[in-house]
Amino acid sequence: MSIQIFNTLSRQKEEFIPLEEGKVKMYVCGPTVYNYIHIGNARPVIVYDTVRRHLEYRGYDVKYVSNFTDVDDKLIKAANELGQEVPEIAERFIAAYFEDTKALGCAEADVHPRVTDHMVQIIEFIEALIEKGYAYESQGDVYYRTRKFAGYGKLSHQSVDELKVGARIETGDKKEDELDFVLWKTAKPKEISWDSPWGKGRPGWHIECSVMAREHLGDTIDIHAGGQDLTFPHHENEIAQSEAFTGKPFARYWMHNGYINIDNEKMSKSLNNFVLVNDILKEMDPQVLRFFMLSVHYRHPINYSQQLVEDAVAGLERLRTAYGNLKHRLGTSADLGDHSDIWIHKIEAIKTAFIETMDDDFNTANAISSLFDLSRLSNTYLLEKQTATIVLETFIAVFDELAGVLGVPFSQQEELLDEEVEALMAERIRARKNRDFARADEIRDLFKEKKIILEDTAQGTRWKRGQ
RNA sequence: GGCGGCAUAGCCAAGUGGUAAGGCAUGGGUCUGCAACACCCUUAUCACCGGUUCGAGUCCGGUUGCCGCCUCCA
Repeated sequence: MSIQIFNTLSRQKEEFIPLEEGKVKMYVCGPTVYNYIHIGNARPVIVYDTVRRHLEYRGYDVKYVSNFTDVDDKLIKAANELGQEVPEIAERFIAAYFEDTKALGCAEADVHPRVTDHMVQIIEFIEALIEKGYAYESQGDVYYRTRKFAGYGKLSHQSVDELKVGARIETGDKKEDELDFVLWKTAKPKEISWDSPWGKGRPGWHIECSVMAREHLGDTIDIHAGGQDLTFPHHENEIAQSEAFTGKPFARYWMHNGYINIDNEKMSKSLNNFVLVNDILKEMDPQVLRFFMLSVHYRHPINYSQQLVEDAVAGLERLRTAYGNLKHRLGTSADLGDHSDIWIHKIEAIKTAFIETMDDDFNTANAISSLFDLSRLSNTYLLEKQTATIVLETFIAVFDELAGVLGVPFSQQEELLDEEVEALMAERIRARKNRDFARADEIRDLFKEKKIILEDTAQGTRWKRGQ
């Protein structure tokens, strides 16, 4: 069975066939680095990191590129407000981006291109568009001649004529047509700028992605992804630029993720309800946030609230406990031949279901339920009086494998308790043996204060970190 | 005005023709010295109306409600 991807271009699921067998060229629109990322920014990073993990898990060699917009109006505004230089701010928030996304389990892209490193290519690209008649200079600005590109609107499925009617498009006397969008903006006095054939200025927002995608992945890429709001105009404009330039299809599969709402409202500055990743990670396990995001299909909206996060905590805890209990049992398991095949067969069936649902347009919500199926199965297996090492190891291996695809690993660093705590633990075991339950409970409460949960099982006492 | 999405149990959420996954929460039971973990059981006919079909949450038409894009935006 092949991988299916919902392609915004066709608005349906399509079989994924990469341009080059076994290889995937993937471009994900990255952030404008003028602030810390909020959880809405984090969603695409997590979603497409998971897409990448799954593609790699399925044997593809993925080249993953995600840009930083390190110069634009918002950055200039931020620079003015803070009294700092644009590069200084960009640098700071790029560092913060890496810190936040790493905590969320997102691998770095193979390339993180920055706009300011591609000025030469951007200018060349624009010059070529002018030469081909797709762009024109006007008082230091350069605009794209939108109506000239026949395929305009094919991604967002809008006709240029309809766009013209209701759109709140600024009409400036610099433009030939109100649908035209800017490729190069002339700089205001003292603003950060680069020399160009049209004078000092900086690139428009859309051109950068066309240029950097081509620079690092070639004329045609396999998957281009981003938030739903980028479909129009950003991605539509990228297509217009790139396809006018190369004469080839720009991207074969377009993926767009849904929004995040806060308490059922859109995040917005006016409502002042932005949730910054950097802030919530001070109080929240980053894996919980990732798990929470993946518990909903990527194309659907997610509502974010304290209550829902707490539910996610409970769910993730269930999986972690199952995993931890397997590890604990490993210490007392034996080489039993009996019935092991049956259990292993069941584990494999769950793994297969996981893969199939991920193949089907990256249905992480279903994939997570496979993980719950696996934990129920393992919990049931642990009810056995004697467990086989091979079965436990299979459980653990599959847990690791599947959780790895989702980027929510359960394996913690092997942690040791310090001597004092170990001594108390030993004392409690003796106390229980002597049926001195008062002392045993006292010690258990002591541990609880240290946020260590003790659980007595037929195979001895196990412990885990808890609330 | 144009384009699009959503409406499934108390909450969250899968499910694109064949008698409603999963999680959280609730209640009951088992296990336990007690507890915790866990296990078992328990809770829906899928916004509404009409149609197609042997059969629809799942397709078609309509109604209602909510949301997004068309302007910087993940």
